[in-house]
Amino acid sequence: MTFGQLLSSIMSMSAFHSLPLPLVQLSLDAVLKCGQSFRWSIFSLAQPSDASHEYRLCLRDRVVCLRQTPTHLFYRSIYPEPQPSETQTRLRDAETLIWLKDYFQLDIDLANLYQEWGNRDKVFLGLRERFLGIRMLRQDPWENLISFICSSNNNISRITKMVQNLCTHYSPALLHIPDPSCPENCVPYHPFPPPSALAQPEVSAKLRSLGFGYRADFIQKTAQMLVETHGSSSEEWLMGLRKETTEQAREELLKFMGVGRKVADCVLLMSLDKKEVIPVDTHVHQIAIKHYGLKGTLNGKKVNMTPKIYEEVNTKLVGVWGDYAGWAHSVLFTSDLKSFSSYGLQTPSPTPTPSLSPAKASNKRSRKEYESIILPTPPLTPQKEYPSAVSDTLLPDMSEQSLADRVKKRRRGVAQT
DNA sequence: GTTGTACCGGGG
DNA sequence: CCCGGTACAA
Repeated sequence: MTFGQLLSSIMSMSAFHSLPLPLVQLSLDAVLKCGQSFRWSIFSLAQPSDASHEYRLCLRDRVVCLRQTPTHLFYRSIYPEPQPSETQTRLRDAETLIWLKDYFQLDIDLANLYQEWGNRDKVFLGLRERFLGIRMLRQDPWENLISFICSSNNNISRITKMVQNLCTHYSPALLHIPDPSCPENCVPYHPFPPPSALAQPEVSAKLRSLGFGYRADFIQKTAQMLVETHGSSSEEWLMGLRKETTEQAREELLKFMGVGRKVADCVLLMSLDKKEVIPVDTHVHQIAIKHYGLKGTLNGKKVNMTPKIYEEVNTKLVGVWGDYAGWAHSVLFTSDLKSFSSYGLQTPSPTPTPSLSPAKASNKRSRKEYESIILPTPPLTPQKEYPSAVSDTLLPDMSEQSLADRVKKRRRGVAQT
């Protein structure tokens, strides 16, 4: 590369802070693309640097940019005009760090969990070295809820497009930033829209025209329901479900239109701290059948997912993995994704006895995703240490509100007793 | 409480 | 014809 390219590479990295973090603790490439969050944009870095990609997410008042090397996580924030003062910037960068540690739940030692799951489960044991660093994100409940209402009967790539459409059409751009792999064009960054923006009745028709299908009505109705019952503190109210028990929180989520057991469980696991919850979709069901001895057929016919089967799968897998079962499920789920299929959960059933083959066919010389070019002169040497306190709330911090009156909107569960 | 079916749109 | 489901009516 030319000196100019090297220089620009260095300059572009100069705004990054760093955090020591081994890949066994976090793999951005896996975690940000495995269908937990649908809003991170990814850029290939044209200039060779020791990170191959940059990920970006618009978060309220800033855009967070991430890069990763085998030993460090690099992060920086970009703020809209007017640029904050130097001291103000320092303060807000500190907020970003707190957010990062919260979002990636870095106080949880993933290596420990992998060890535990490997001890409990031979299937996991054969998989873990090829799928390092897959952890549960701690997402915003509102965004998570709407994203997973979109997920019904759907695939990751379309869900991603739909979520992006929600942002571009219902939330003004916070700022524009050049594409790192093509600095000529600027990319707009939109925060996720608030409930009030999606609650208007006309939203549903527009979403239909944007290709949301029947999910258009679910989204508008859910937003409306939320705003009608909790007004401007809707997001805080959802956040408050973190303090409820799994059963209480699930009961609340199931009231929303378009939210069934599976979607509710996704939200419980991914944004409401219910680490033991396993959302059972058809994928997970198949995994349970292939690898954990659940019955896949009845009288020669494929069994359909019913509440009963759902519970069976759930009970079985929680029994196998323990109290972080939801986290473990995410590793298995990711390994089974088509996009990771070249080295994922094989189904080599030629196993004589199910569940008794000590992962041996797993030497498929897996090329690492995060395999990267090593730059002769590292653009940036990891710097200073960082504060260790991890806040349990998000950026501007949302105060807890009680709101004893839970207006029972009624729906499921009304007709009986 | 269970079971069956329509549903919007994209992809194989 | 399949799909990372849910609402609604038997």
